[in-house]
Amino acid sequence: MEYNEKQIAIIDIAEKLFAENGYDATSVRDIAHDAGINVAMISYYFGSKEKLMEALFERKSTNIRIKVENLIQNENLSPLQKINVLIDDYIEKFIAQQGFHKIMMREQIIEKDTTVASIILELKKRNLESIKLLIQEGQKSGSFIKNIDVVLMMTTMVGTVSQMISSQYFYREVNNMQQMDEIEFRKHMKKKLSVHLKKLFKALLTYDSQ
Amino acid sequence: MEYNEKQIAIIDIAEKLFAENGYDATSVRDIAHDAGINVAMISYYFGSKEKLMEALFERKSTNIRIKVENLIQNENLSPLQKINVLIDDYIEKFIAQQGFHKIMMREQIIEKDTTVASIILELKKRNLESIKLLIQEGQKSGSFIKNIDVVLMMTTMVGTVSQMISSQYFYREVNNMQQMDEIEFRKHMKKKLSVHLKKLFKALLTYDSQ
DNA sequence: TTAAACTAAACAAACGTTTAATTGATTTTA
DNA sequence: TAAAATCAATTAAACGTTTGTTTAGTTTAA
Repeated sequence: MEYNEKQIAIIDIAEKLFAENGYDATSVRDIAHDAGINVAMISYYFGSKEKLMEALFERKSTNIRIKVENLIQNENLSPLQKINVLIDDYIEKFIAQQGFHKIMMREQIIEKDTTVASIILELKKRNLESIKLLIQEGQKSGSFIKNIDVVLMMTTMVGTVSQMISSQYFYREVNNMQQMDEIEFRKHMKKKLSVHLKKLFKALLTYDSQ
Repeated sequence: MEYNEKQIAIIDIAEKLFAENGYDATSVRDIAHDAGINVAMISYYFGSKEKLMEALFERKSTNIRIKVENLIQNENLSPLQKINVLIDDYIEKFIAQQGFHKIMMREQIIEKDTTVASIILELKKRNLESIKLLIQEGQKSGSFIKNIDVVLMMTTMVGTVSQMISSQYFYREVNNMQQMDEIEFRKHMKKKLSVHLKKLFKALLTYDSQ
């Protein structure tokens, strides 16, 4: 589906409000007000509030796909180095698009068979397959151990970053970082998560640690 | 606050519905219907929907506190063994009370200063302090390395288990476990998470892995 | 002139909450 | 001991808002 500038603006406002307050706690009037348009325009452009949500997912979910095609072809990096690039790529995308990820986190918890739920499921399957390719490559070359639960490994990566984002305030407080500006704090989080996850993944993938 | 049987029944029904559909998507009429009572009884007993939520948190949040007092005194276990007991204890509590944890996960994402938010914050601080005690003990005895980011370690534990719970359906599907009954599946998750997290924590805490 | 963009207003339904009346059991009074 | 009083528990109905959506009309630009 193609959207014009006005529609994209509405989607972006909706993303912001859904992320902050949740889908159900955000009214179409809230969205219309913040977008500076008439309430009727949302039905006019998208059909319904739910279809606006679906449009939001159609548009934004492609931005957060993990891409490994270039990585696999790259012959200058070791398997572990490739995994490390993937980790950084994932952290970068998650933090840059935390709003959309917050919406996704909430939708994941609900057990309903919605269009949005199936989009999330497809995204997860796709990401899993991408990572499996990298892992298998490392296993063939003998760099990685044979017994790797990729799903569980993904769960830790996604879970750790998700949890870090949704408990940012707590993290700032216990580390006395309340005054730090947003940009610097994001840098800090990225670095911390990067080192942390790389250490964990190395323990899960390689022979080095027993 | 003390609650009678009827009130407890209402809280339990509310917990179930909030977990399944979210707070905003659950109406007081839904709760009243499932509890087999009149809508007015919710205002009568709790004052409002929001205060029912607060009552729910007051009652259930104490059940999921991590307790380390007995562990610290125990002289038969090594520091790492104590951490492993703590991991299993956390997994057990999370899976047994997934409904309440789902509600907590959703509330954590919202950035509002509510009563519920402060209860969650207190719970996290308390759990963090408990774990810090165990870690420090291991560091003093020389079993654990000096440089440990306890918050980040907690983030991985909480995040991994949360993510596992909220993507149960996905996990079942990619592992061809759709037919497995709930009890067996929970056992499976517990075991998998237990082995996985213990491996990760060992890598973060001990000298064994480089 | 025509079609898309946009508006104010109205729509019915659902929302959380309150009201006022009724029930049912326990306690007090005669 | 029987009648009266008391009080919490419960109900159906109504309250005023807010909800997502639609309508019917107006503006704008090609």
